[in-house]
Amino acid sequence: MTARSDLLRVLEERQYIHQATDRDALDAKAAAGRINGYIGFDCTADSLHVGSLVPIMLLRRLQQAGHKPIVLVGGGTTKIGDPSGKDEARKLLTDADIERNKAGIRKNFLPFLKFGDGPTDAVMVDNADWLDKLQYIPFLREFGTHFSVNRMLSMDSVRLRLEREQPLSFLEFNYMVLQAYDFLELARRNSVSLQMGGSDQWGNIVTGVELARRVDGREVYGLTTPLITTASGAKMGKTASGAVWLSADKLPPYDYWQYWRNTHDADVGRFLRLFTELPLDEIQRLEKLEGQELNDAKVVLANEATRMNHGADAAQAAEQTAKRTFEQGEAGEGLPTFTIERGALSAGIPAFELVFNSGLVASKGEARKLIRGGGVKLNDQVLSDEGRSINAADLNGDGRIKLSLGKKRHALGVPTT
RNA sequence: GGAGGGGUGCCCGAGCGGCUAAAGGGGACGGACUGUAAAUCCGUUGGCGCACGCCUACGUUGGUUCAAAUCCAACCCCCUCCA
Repeated sequence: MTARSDLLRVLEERQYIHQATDRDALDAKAAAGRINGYIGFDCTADSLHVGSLVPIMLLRRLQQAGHKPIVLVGGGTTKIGDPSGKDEARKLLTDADIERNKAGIRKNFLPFLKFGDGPTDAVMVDNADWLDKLQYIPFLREFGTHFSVNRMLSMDSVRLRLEREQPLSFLEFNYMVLQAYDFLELARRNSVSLQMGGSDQWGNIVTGVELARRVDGREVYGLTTPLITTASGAKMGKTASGAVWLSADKLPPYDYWQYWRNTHDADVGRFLRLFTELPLDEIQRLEKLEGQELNDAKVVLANEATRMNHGADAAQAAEQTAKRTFEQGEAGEGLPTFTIERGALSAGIPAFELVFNSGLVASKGEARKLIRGGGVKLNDQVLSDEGRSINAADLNGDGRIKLSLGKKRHALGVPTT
């Protein structure tokens, strides 16, 4: 059935939806007027990464469709730890950690949502505001009867853990209960009628939908997104050098751009739909490109994704840097730099040590091994001798030294003045 | 509380007195091939100015021994069954 609401139409066209609790009723409600929808984010790090981008985009599209997005930061639930999709309990964070993380995460949303006091402006709430105040016995008496342990044991987040004979503490077992309660609380406080999240949140969301119905007789809805994996099966957002953070402090825009530029062929179309706002016919054109030309589509994807998060200037700069580095073999301005001591340079620095100092590798041994394996270039010439002395004569025309590790990772050595 | 099983490198997993910085696989990284893909093949995968040397490492702490991831003791943690 075709969607009547703009919201469902866009989400379905762009393949954001995995499951929904009552799709037609939700569609009707969204068509009839403004709805308030929320997604919860746990404060487990001081920035979100690309793995959270689908939920973020979901809130953005919600807002664009004329509804009100509510960002729930889990200052309270983070103290419990969500067992969904994990084999082990997360290390418990201190309150100070959580506060710091919360502050970082707030900033991640600013480029994607318009915050304010207007009817469709985004707002941010923290579940610590109500969870911290809960009293055990009153809470149990009021809500405990609405949760069936039999049911909870059958939820994937719990069942999978048990089936794999992995430990599950009572603390974690309660996560679902609290998240369900969040939904009820937000329905009461903020007139929220929709909770969204990743597919691993389905059990938690449904539990909340049921709680709201049982306790308040409210009809609220849940919607999940498919788990986005890359064509090679990996979860999104992790690379060798770590997570693909949204925060520019933790990952330079150039690296963010590169992450998108390196999208697998098979993922280009899907990612363009999910992570850019290009019109669908344009996306269809781009994803049909083949061979070398598909790289152009990847550049578009990288530009759009970077622009949305870091701004147009950053996106353009990253593209320029990449163009110089890869297409013209030059040293683009946006590459990471490291300093070389002028004095040490005139004395001569062993090659492996320079590579280590560049920050491209974690140890001198690794630098040696890479040089032996032919994986390091100095000013675009393969370095063959790990012990070769590098001195001022190796500075290029710009008075710098360009080191390359493999084809993709480069750094510029700048002598101290 | 009782009985049994288990804790090994990024992950899985073998080893069960010296030949073990620890098989094998996965992942990751580098090379070849290419399109800054994919697939495939090759190499690397604890640190140290590094080919034979030293240091650190097999849950923790002690012990036995010329020698321990491997044996012993205590402790911590996990799993299963029983109470």
